[in-house]
Amino acid sequence: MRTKDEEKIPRIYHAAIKIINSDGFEGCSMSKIALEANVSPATIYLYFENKEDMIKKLFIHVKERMGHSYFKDNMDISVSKGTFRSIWLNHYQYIMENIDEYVFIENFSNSPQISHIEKQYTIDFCPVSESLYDRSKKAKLIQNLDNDIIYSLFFAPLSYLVKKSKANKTTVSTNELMQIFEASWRAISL
Amino acid sequence: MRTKDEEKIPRIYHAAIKIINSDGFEGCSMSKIALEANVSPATIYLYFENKEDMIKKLFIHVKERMGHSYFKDNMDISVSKGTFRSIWLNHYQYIMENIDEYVFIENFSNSPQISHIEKQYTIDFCPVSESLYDRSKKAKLIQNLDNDIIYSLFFAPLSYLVKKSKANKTTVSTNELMQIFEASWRAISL
Amino acid sequence: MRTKDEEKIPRIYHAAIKIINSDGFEGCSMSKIALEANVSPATIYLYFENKEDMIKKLFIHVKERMGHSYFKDNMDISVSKGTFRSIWLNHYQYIMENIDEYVFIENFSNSPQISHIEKQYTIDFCPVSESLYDRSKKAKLIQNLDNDIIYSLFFAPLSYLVKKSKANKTTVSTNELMQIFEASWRAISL
Amino acid sequence: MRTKDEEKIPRIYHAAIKIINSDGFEGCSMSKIALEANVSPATIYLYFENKEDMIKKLFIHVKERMGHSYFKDNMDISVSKGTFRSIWLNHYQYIMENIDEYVFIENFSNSPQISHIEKQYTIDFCPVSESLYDRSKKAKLIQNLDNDIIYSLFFAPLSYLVKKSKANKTTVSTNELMQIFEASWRAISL
DNA sequence: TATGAATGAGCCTTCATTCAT
DNA sequence: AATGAATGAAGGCTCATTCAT
Repeated sequence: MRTKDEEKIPRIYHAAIKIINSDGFEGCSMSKIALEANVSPATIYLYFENKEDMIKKLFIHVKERMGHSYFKDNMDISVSKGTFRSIWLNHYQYIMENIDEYVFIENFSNSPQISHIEKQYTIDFCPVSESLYDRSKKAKLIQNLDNDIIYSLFFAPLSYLVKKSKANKTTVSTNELMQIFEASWRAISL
Repeated sequence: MRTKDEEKIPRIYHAAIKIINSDGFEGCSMSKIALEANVSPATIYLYFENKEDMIKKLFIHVKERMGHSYFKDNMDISVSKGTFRSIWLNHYQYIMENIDEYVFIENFSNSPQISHIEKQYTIDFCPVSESLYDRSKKAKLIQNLDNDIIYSLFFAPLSYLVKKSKANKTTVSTNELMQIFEASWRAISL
Repeated sequence: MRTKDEEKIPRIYHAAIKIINSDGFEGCSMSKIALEANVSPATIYLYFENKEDMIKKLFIHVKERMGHSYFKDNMDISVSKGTFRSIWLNHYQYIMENIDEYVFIENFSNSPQISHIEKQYTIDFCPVSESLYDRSKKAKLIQNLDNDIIYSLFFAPLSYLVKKSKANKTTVSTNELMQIFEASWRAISL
Repeated sequence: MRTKDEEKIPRIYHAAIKIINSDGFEGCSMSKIALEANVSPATIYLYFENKEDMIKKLFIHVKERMGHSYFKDNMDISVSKGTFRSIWLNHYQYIMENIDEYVFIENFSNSPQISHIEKQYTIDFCPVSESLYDRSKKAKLIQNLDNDIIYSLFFAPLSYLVKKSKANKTTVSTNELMQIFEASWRAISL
């Protein structure tokens, strides 16, 4: 018998994101995805229970990828402004390179369907970050604020600006990027 | 007696928002909207070209409402931290009270359909703010940054946190709110 | 606005029976019915909730027609062999002329889907017959047997033979018909 | 060790009947049958050309089983009322014990797919019966009627009543059973 | 031989939109 | 202007069947 081709799942994921971001969530049909992924519509149902299941798993998958994006292997995560700058820039790079995934996550996070996905998959949760925030607060490097607040102050402006520049097809200069970082850092640092 | 025509458009808008936020964008069909608005599906087509046109006009309509939310009538818009605090809190109040509209706008802003809507309707444009930012920069009250950057640093964290708290059905305490404001202010102030 | 065309329902019923009897229950799809009835598939859903609902209502409709077939208007229903012969021949005529309906009813009656249709619609119930049977038993015209048994002895052979002759494309001669009637009558008469 | 091949066909037949009678003809898919029979869907196609072929062969198979049911080994088939009573009761027993098979046969006999199956497989053909009928007519034990008519008068009421009682989940008492037999016998006897 | 993977065709149903009053 | 009836196209999904091992 034919062996199951697990490589199909990434292909399906990739196709789904591509369709969602070009045609919108509305225009994203199973047949379009199948066509783009070069499989039969029926094949998708070998790997996923139904459309909702597929989207949910795609969401979780992409979420995990994003979670890893803040930190690179062997990265120094000492309690210092430099570390914060690194993760901030890593995140910037991730958004730039994966804007489709990123927009998908953001929109999907706000949709009613997401409500019953487990807590640990909500948009920004990341164990390494959490620990870094906690240690930095203890070391008086950053303000003693709730982690969610820290996260929002530090990353939300960046996220907003990248999306906007992508939408307008403009670019963020290195100079501006550093201005934004410094301002974000001012918001959370002590 | 026939109901007056112009009255129908708000009814349709209101119905659309209601359906979108209860059933999601997916579940929002013209007939559902018609039912909710108490008109015939065919009637909607007297006022709008098609569904896309209707959604687009709804978007613009809601956008304008939001644009006005930053400022209240007869409000003092002197160049001062207090003014910034007021518009920040006004915006907070608007999001809280109109979370459905707000989420609709945010999601829709990232959708491909909206891309060709004119600049003046993008999410954050607001003539009064623009002028306030410019005057504040000149007065050395805030950093000399691009207005978009100012806007993102000042409002994006707030927006993020309110959406998150709504999604998790938690609330933001007054204390936290002031912490967020102070941090956001640190980011942009000189 | 366009007025609802109730004449569409008979057309749909007729088409459904035709398809079922030519292509079998399996081959009976909503689109085929729509095509045959000269309406859009969507139109069927204006008159019926879904396929099951349509089939169920068709069943009940046809059942009622058949129930009326035993008796003709102004028919003499005195307690006599002649009356029994008349209803027996009426039923024969009905089956001959409506073999499709009849086969549909029989097959559907044996299907698991039918189980939850109300008792009064089961295959042979007919108030006029019931009363005739009771009076005839009291008058010692026929055997004192349960009405179901009377019904089966009197009609089941006829039904079987007509179906068989239709299937084999043969015909039942008048002579044979009277033989069958006399034999059926022997079974139930006293 | 591979299971022996011929063993698979009965397993498939058995599974098919089981599925048909629990889920209806509609719900009977090849994969369900395969699952129930503990084989792969593809395996069924080693033994049958396609679904229709399989159903047709199943029909013939079950038909033959039923044909044998009228007579038991070493049974006396003298020309007598007793013999008729025995085969009548054998048939009753068969229907009771194999109601699923029986209903399947009856419904399928009326289906368009079956029409071109050879004469010898139609519902009631049975060489032993045929000869019994012929001899009994010659001996003036029963009426000189066509064998099909004899068959219908003698068995159709029984069949009808058993199916009905099964559908209604009621039972036929021994007393009623004998009443039905006597009446059926009256219909055909001289 | 036997299998699980894979598929295109087709099913039921809904939707945005138009028709006819 | 306003409507409910009507519809073709498309959506999600399943199925009988074939493929490749």
